[in-house]
Amino acid sequence: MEYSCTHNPNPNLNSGRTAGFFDLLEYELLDDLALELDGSEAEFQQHFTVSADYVADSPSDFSGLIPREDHMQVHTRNENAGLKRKDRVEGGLKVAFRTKSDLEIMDDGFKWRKYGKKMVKNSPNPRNYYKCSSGGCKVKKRVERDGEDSSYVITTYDGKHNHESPSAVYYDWTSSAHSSG
DNA sequence: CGCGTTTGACCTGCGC
DNA sequence: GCGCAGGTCAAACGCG
Repeated sequence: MEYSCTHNPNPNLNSGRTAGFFDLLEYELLDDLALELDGSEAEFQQHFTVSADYVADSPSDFSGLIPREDHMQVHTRNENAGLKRKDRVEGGLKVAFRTKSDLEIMDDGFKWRKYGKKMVKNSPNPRNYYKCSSGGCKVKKRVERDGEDSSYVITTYDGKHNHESPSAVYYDWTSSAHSSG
C-alpha cells in the first residue's frame, strides 16, 4: 500500500506530510492500551486495519485508521457492566494517541464541540473535553498536552462513531479534489 | 438568530 | 464521612 498526499484539506495542519505505518512511531499508543509498536509494517497491520482509500497527510488524521478490536482496548456492553464507572466505555472502544503537534485543535475528520476544560494533577496543562457534534453520536474525546513534553499532544477517543466522517466526502485522493461549489 | 466556546458550579467515585 | 480529583452541565457570551 502506498501513501501519498495530493492536497491538505485543513490549512491549519502541517502540509506535505505522508502518513503510514512508519508514522505510528510518533503516535506512541499510550500505556493503558498495553501496546508497543516496533515501527514495522507487519506490526502496524497487526494492530490496525486501514481503509482502502486511506491517505493521511497529517499526524492527527486517524479517520482512516481502524484499530483491530482484538488488539486494542475494547469493552463490550457486558464487560462494561463489570467495570467501575470511570473505566466504562460507552461506545465500546477507547483509543489514545500521543502525537507531536504544535496545535491542540486537530482535524481528524469529525466535527467536535467543546464541553469542558479542567486542570489535571499530573500536568501543568489543561485537559479539554469534546463531544462529537453529529446528532445521535455519543463519541467523546479528551485532548491535553503531555506534562513532560509539551510538544506532544495526547488525544483519547471514547466510543465509536455511528456515522461516517463528515469530511470524508471531500477527500478524493485518487483524482482532482472535488470542488466545493 | 443559531451554533460553538468559555467558565464556574455541580456530581460522582475513590482513598483515607 | 470528608475531601480531592476528574468529568459534565449549562448559562453567558462571541461570532458569522
